[in-house]
Amino acid sequence: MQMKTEELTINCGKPYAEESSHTDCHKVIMPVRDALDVISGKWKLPIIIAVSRGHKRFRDIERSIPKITSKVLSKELKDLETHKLVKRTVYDSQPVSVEYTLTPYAATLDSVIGALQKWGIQHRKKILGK
Amino acid sequence: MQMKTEELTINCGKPYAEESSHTDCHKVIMPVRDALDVISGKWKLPIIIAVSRGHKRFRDIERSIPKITSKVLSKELKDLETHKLVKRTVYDSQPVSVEYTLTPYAATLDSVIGALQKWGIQHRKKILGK
DNA sequence: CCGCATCCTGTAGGATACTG
DNA sequence: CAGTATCCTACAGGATGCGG
Repeated sequence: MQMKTEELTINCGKPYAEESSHTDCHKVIMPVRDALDVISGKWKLPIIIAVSRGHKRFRDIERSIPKITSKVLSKELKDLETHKLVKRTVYDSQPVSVEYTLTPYAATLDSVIGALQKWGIQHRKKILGK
Repeated sequence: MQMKTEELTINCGKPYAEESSHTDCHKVIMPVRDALDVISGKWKLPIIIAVSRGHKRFRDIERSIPKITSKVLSKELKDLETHKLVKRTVYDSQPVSVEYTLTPYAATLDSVIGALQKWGIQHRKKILGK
């Protein structure tokens, strides 16, 4: 995310003329959008999974994800790094090599991904008819 | 989602030469992308929340969500309807009125939204520094 | 009131080529 | 090997106006 300050809210007035603050809508929408910004997009999950499975080198990750381009991989890895999900380590060997690994913090995503996965599985059944 | 059949996988070979199937990557990525397709996008959550709070009529929903346009609202409501999250009821009054309500099924999203919200809250603290 | 038809823009992501 | 630099396309979403 770029920590958007953009206005995006709804008028939360309940139909029964109860007073209810605008802010509790934000309290749902804003964090959810923050989270979605981090993990949505075409390549975030594939990259996270690839790295979690032990692909550390740039070329290694690139080859393990069909059809990704180096430009996109580069950009996404930077994004994941700024969100502290991926750690980039440069080794001063000849030639210089770089390793990407998941941070321990990345594990906190497990429950989120798990929830999405679980819902996605049952939803596909629901929509396509079981 | 449009139940994409598009190929998007990764080479799941582990670094230790263990045999591991391609398919278990799909088993994570595909459902997660299905779920994300349903709830991501700029307006899905605001609409779901607006409807859940009792805004039933088209104009009512539209007015409750600042800056949304009728075209976008119309399209998003259709999407939510095809995913069985929203029910559209037409009343043969004069003039014809239409009501949108959440389906009971929509409640199954609560755990997903809850997980995203929870993670989003702590992540914002983590990134911006608490 | 409840939308749809047009037209337009901004941005994620793709193709291709090139550097240290 | 580990990326950048350009250029380009596709599609989500916005602006405006009209129709039943």
